[in-house]
Amino acid sequence: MRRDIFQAIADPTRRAIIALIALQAMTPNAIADNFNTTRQAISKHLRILTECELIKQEHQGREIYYSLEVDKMKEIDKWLEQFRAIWETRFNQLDELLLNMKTQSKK
Amino acid sequence: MRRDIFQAIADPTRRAIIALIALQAMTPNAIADNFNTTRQAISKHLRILTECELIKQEHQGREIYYSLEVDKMKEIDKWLEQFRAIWETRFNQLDELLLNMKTQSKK
DNA sequence: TATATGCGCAACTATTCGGTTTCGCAAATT
DNA sequence: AATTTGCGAAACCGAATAGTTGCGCATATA
Repeated sequence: MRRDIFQAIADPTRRAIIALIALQAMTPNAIADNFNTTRQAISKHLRILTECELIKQEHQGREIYYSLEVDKMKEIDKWLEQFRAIWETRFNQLDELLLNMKTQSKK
Repeated sequence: MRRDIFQAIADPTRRAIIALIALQAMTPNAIADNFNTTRQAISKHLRILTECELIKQEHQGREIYYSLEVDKMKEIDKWLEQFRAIWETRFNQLDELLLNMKTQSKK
């Protein structure tokens, strides 16, 4: 069973859940109120998010509050890091500029 | 058919392809050499990545060079933006500190 | 103690996904 | 002109996914 953050955030419902509980911890029922599916479906998403540690539980009586595990979100940021260097270089557009000059001189 | 960047980067092979062609444009065969699958499987991944515009083609004779569409990668970064504010706040750990003080005073 | 509520889990289903094999086409090479 | 090479598209298959319904177990409430 594949279970990593990238697969977890692939589902739009799960991204919405993440955005929801990022602001405040919420119970499954409260979360499910925001969607057109059953509580059980949301429960399944919460399980997946919990398994890859993107969110964490906090039991309070019979209620369970889910909240965002911010540190895990940083891992996505860490993956992007390697490309950030590229798009910052391209922003200078030095290589593209040189390429264009080369191409145009041939015409 | 669901086709968005998040679903595209969910697959580890596709993330590897992205990392590969980020450095230089490559043909499908050259890309496939780096994996234990068939060229056709890679071709399918390339189609998905192309469809959501994460990569672009450049025809050169009978060869097709694939390269990264850097701007599209920024969209992932843009999504993370909303959470960056949170983890920068949490870095101060002000709220957590206050919560701990409150909890411990009850004991 | 009986009932209602909040929740996760298991079983089932339709759909999607990643992979393979087979094919056809166009560009190179002979 | 015949053959090889690079490629995408289609058909097919097993596994995973997102959803449903039904269940059982705690914790509250009457």
